[in-house]
Amino acid sequence: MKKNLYQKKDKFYVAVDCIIFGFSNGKLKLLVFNRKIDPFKGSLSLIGSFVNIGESVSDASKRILEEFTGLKNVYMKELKTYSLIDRDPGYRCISIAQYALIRIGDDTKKIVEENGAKWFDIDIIPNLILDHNQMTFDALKRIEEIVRYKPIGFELLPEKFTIPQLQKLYEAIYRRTLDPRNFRKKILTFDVIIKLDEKDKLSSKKGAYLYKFDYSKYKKLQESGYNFEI
Amino acid sequence: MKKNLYQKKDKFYVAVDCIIFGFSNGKLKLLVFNRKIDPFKGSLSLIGSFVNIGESVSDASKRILEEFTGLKNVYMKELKTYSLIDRDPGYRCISIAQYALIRIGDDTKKIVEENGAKWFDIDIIPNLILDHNQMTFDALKRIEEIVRYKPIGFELLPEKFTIPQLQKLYEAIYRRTLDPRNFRKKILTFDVIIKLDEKDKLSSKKGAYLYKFDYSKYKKLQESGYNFEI
DNA sequence: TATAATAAACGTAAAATTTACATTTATTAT
DNA sequence: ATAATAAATGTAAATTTTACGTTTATTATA
Repeated sequence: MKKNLYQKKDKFYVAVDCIIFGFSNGKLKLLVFNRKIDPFKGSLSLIGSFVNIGESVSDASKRILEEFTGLKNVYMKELKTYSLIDRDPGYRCISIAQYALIRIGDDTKKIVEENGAKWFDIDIIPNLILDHNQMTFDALKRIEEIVRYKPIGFELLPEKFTIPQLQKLYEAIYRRTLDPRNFRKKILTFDVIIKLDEKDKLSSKKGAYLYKFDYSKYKKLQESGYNFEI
Repeated sequence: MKKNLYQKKDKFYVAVDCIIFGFSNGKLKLLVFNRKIDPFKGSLSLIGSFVNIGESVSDASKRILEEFTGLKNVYMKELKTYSLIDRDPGYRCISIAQYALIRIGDDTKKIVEENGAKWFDIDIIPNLILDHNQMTFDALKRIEEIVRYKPIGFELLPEKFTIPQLQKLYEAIYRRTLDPRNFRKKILTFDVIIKLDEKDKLSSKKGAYLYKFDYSKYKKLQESGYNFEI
């Protein structure tokens, strides 16, 4: 009988789970994995791993994010701890959930596919194992909150992006449309994006100017308590 | 030799530490404890405890908060996890820090004293054990952030409070003075405080009207995404 | 009992920001 | 040359924020 194969309830296991968001085709996406190992083999889940006794939680998060996506230096923050005693039927395991924002690009696509992962539109997230749907819900709420006073949206866009692209991202997060004239004005008053001499012509004949994010200016404003609310 | 008395580094211990803030005499205060047991007996620290295998992190937080202050139903939120491998010389212990906002009153004073605790002005926090100073610093930063869009300040005031009192609290958190006329206007536009028919005459001859917080109105606004920024 | 002292309460005009809305522009495809 | 497309720009009205002075209720005192 397999029932008690994973009943390790005598001590704490510490895990991390990563709620990974991306943005493409004007939609906010969640990266979901098809588990290749037991328990829950074949089910859908976030990526996660036990934290090793010799590493910190944030090191563990970085480790597994790189393992599954090949990405380093990703925007990743702690969401919260999930610790209900029966949250995992196999282990007495607390999970410290982390949310990450990544730029979907050609490089990530390959690695993501290799790992049996798939991007899901955040409006149609499938059933995930354990409390992973709850984690996703909480992470989305957190992002909605934070995007109000930090321009984290940039983390989801390619290095070079257009203002209409940025607007679509904000619209996806806020779940409402924004006026393009007012959005442009507001973003430009923040004075943290730099206009480039190139245009992106994928979505219009006229083409839209590309911009890049000015991290140093952003940091200064951030430290002085600037708001960035759209 | 006592050296290895607490060297339990073979498995994870999970702890909670509570960063407890209060407000009195126009100053934001931190509750600091004098440890009565080893390790670190006699040193100053936040209150903390190991999480029992049979309880969740939030249950553990509530348990120790009540143990040390006698208070239930306190505003308490998870701050973040502290998990560096050498953060505690005795155990391989991760701590999930919680910050709490309490109303300093006659009831708390007694219990606080019994437990060898003391309120410290946040500008003159003494050396605490382990990473507790870091936790305090991080908690203060978090509160500064959150108070910008949630009226958590009310959690620190008595049930009945005056507008000038509320203003002093905001001034303590923001670390700057506010215009009393504009502050009053702004707070009243939120429409979440109810004017009572009583006055508080402790700080002026004229006396200031007492108000109470309207939780139900607040909740509704909160859910609709209202901002509450001062 | 009049007066001084004290902090609370109130109002308003100017400045800044936000909102709502329409037209022109650059480019490609026909 | 013309049509089609999305990007880019401007402005006036409404709202919010800011910066200020004066009046009010009460107590202590002269």
